Amino acid sequence: VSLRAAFERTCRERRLRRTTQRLAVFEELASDPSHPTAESLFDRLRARFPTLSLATVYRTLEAMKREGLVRTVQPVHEPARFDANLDPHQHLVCRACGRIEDVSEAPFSGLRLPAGRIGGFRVEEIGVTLLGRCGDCEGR
Amino acid sequence: VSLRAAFERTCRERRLRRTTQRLAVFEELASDPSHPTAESLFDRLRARFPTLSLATVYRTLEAMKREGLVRTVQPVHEPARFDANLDPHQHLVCRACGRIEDVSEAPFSGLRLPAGRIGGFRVEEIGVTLLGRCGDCEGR
DNA sequence: CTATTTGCAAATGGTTTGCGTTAGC
DNA sequence: GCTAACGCAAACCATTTGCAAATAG
Repeated sequence: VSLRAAFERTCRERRLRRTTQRLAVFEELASDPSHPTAESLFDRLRARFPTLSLATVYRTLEAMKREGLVRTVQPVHEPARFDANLDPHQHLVCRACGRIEDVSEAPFSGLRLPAGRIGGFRVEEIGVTLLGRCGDCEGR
Repeated sequence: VSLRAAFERTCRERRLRRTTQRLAVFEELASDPSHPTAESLFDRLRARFPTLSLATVYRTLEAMKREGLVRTVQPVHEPARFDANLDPHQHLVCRACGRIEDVSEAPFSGLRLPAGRIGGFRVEEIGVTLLGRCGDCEGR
C-alpha cells in the first residue's frame, strides 16, 4: 500500500488540490516514524521550500487528519505529534525525553472494540499509551 | 479513604502550606467527577474567593500532581483535564461534546504493567482512552 | 520572623485566522 | 477564470513566570 498513492487518491476523491506543499508535508511525515511535531516538519521542509509557512503545515496536517490519512498521537504534554501509521498500534512515551515510539504488543494490541456500549458510550477507537522511560533515560 | 485527609497529610509530610486556596481547589476538584479544566474550577471558585487567581489554580493543580494527589487526563484536544480519582481506570471521551467519564471495564481494566521492557521502555503506567460518542451525541 | 504562596500582569508557545495574492484544475 | 490554498502577520488561548505584597507555620 503506497502511502503516496493513498494521498493522491484521497485528494482526487475529496476534491482537495494536490499542491506542492501538501505533498511535501505528507511525504515528510510519512517517511518519519518519530511522530514529529508540525514545527519539526516545518523546519526540515523549509530548506527545500523557503517560502513554506508554518500555517500551511498546520492546515495540511489538519486536512489530512480530517481525511483519515494521518492521526494525532496523544501527547503527554505540549505540542501535538502526528503519525501517518494508521495500523492499530500503541504508543510508548518516555516521560523523561518525550520520545514517542510505536509498539504493537500483546495484550495491548489485542483489545477489540466493544460491540455494544460502555458507560453509555459507543466506542470507536481505543487509544493505549504506555508511559515510562526509554532505555536512554533509564537513570534519570 | 478521605481525600481531604490525604490532602492534609500530604501537605504536612511534604511541607506544603495548607492554604485556603489550595484546599478550595482540591475540594472543588475532588467533588467533581467531570474532569474539569483549571479554568472551570477557577470560574466556580471565584464566586467564593473573589481574589483567587487562575495562576494559583494552575500552581495548585501542578503541585498536587507532583505529590500524586491528582492526575491529568489525556485530552483529545485542548485544555488539560484533571482528575482526583487515583484508582486505576479508563476514560471515555466523547468526540462530539468533549465529555470525559471514568470507566473500569474488562478487558481494559485488566491490563497489568509488563514486568520487563517493551521496545526498550520500562513501562510505569498504562493509559487507556476509549474514544467515541456518548449517548447524548449518538446522532451527531 | 522568614520562607512560601499569592495576585496581578506580562510573557510564552503552540496553534489558528483574516486577508490579499498565487496557483490548481 | 474561478476557487481553493498559500504566505504573512496578527490573533488566540491555555499555561507559565516575574515580582511585590500577603500569610502560614
